Amino acid sequence: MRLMTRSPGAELALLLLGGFQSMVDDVVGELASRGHEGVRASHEFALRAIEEGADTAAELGRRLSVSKQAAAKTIAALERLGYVERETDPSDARVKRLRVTARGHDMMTLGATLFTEVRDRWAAQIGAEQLAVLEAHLAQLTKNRPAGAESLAPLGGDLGEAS
Amino acid sequence: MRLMTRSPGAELALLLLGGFQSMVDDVVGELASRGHEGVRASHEFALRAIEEGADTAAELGRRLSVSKQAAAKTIAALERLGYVERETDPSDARVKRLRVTARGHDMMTLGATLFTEVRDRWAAQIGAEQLAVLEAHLAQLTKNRPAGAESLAPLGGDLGEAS
DNA sequence: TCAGGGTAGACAACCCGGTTGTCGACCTAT
DNA sequence: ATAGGTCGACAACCGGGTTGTCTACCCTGA
Repeated sequence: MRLMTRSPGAELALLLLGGFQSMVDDVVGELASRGHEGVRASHEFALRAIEEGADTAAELGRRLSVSKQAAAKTIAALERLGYVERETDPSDARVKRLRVTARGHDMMTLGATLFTEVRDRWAAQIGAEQLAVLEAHLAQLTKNRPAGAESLAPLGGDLGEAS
Repeated sequence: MRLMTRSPGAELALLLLGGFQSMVDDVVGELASRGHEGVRASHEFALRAIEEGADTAAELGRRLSVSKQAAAKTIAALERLGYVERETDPSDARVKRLRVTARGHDMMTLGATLFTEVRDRWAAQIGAEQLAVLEAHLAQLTKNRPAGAESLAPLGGDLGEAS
């Protein structure tokens, strides 16, 4: 008679979180073992946002809905890891324009592939249609929430490093 | 033609994270507006673990698979918020036994209710059977992963506070 | 009996990713 | 020319985690 304090709702939340972490841990671990040590899931997403046009710190902050200072820290990390370069804009001396490096593109495409591989494994496990249904439901359930689905992922990271 | 860098796998990860955050933000916000300001999702889960028998810092750390120091910090927060009390064990002077207070029980049951209300809304949205299927699939997809599904949730918190 | 080894908890320093606030530099519009 | 808004840098802080060190305490076995 100890359990059962567990609410089905909390279970569900844990399930969702677990699913996310599972994917991220897998991808980050694989990334690390393929020449991209030190990369976090958030780097993945931030880099993609940059590539898609958020090429200044302030803009990146807006896209990810975090402060520009937070974005600047992320950019510093990306720069340190060699994924982006910064150069001052000739036409506006305030902004430092961001450019994704070749290595950055490598990481992005590899990351995308790895994420999709995990998804494919899941599809194999429960069936492609079932996975599609699951995604559709999730999309429906989260579509009407305040903030965009762009919020960064402050999770995952250290796992999978056990060499 | 700018998108499409987006991999379906990454989309899925974001969907899962979004679902989790959506639930947590909702619950934490509601909790705050009902006399439990300052509580984080992790407090919820930690408190439940304590109630279910993890009544010392070290044990709580083990249950949540974090260091005992991390557990001690969480406990300090719970104590400050009035959700647990600590007293030295009469039969073992090393341990500080944890006890969930009345207010703690309040918060736990309210939290469980709120989580389940969110889940009920979801059930209403996509159908109870569909939700059950979704949960079953998620459980299946995450069941064979290394660490237990007990890892704390370092997320959510500040939302819903806009008064 | 008492010496070791293991465990509980306290404390400190640190990391990481976020926050707010301040600042100087820079554009731009009036 | 100046006022207001934006950009990026810097500093301080917070929350939640880490490692490492330390003392107090229990327990067991020689």
